[in-house]
Amino acid sequence: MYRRILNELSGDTGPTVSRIEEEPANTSEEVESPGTITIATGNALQNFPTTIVSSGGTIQLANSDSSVQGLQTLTMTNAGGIPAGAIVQSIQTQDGPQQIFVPAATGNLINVARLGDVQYQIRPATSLPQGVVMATPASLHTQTQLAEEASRKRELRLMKNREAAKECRRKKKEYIKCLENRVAVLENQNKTLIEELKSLKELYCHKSD
DNA sequence: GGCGCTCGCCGTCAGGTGGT
DNA sequence: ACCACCTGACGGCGAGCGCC
Repeated sequence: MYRRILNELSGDTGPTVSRIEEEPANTSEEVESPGTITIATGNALQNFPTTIVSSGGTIQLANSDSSVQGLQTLTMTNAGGIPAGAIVQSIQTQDGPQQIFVPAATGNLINVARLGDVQYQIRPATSLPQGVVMATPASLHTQTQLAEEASRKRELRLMKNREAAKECRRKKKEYIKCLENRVAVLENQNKTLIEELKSLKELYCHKSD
């Protein structure tokens, strides 16, 4: 917009007004390491690349999408000896509260997290599991790839928008500077015309006398 | 020095717009 | 309809400044 307006301005002004020149991925990788829980999700979390990082008695939810509100830190109250199926903490996702159970030796897994050899599961906090689905290695892989792809796309979009915003601000500044120049030119012209009018008036008055 | 205020810059989001 | 791009709006952050 600024470019168009500025170029229109440039079209009818003198050399004081310049034209705006025509213009000439950071990816978030899933880190597999000891102490890292990778969440493989079958529902809400799958759209939001998520890793859960464990440090001591704490599980951290590292999510690249800020739209996922809720707990960022899950505190394990009994990290040393949590009974199978015990609820560690609830987390909030777009689909509502989720609960993390540890460890999950057996049972029907809806969402699965892994910390080393220990497998964790996440299920909706409300009532019993519905539509229980076994998480297979293949589906986990696909979901991880999807999450990575979504993360890459988001990072790319943010990066492009970042650059676009910089460019937009640059053009806006240039546009404002151009307007200021134009104001100065018009003020000068106005002053000159007023002087010219004054002298013509005087000339006319003398002639009419 | 600490505090509050203002200003400029930046990243992000949301909505509009034009091209395909 | 979808996509890429542009831009206004918003909030965060640091620097500079005056006041106490």
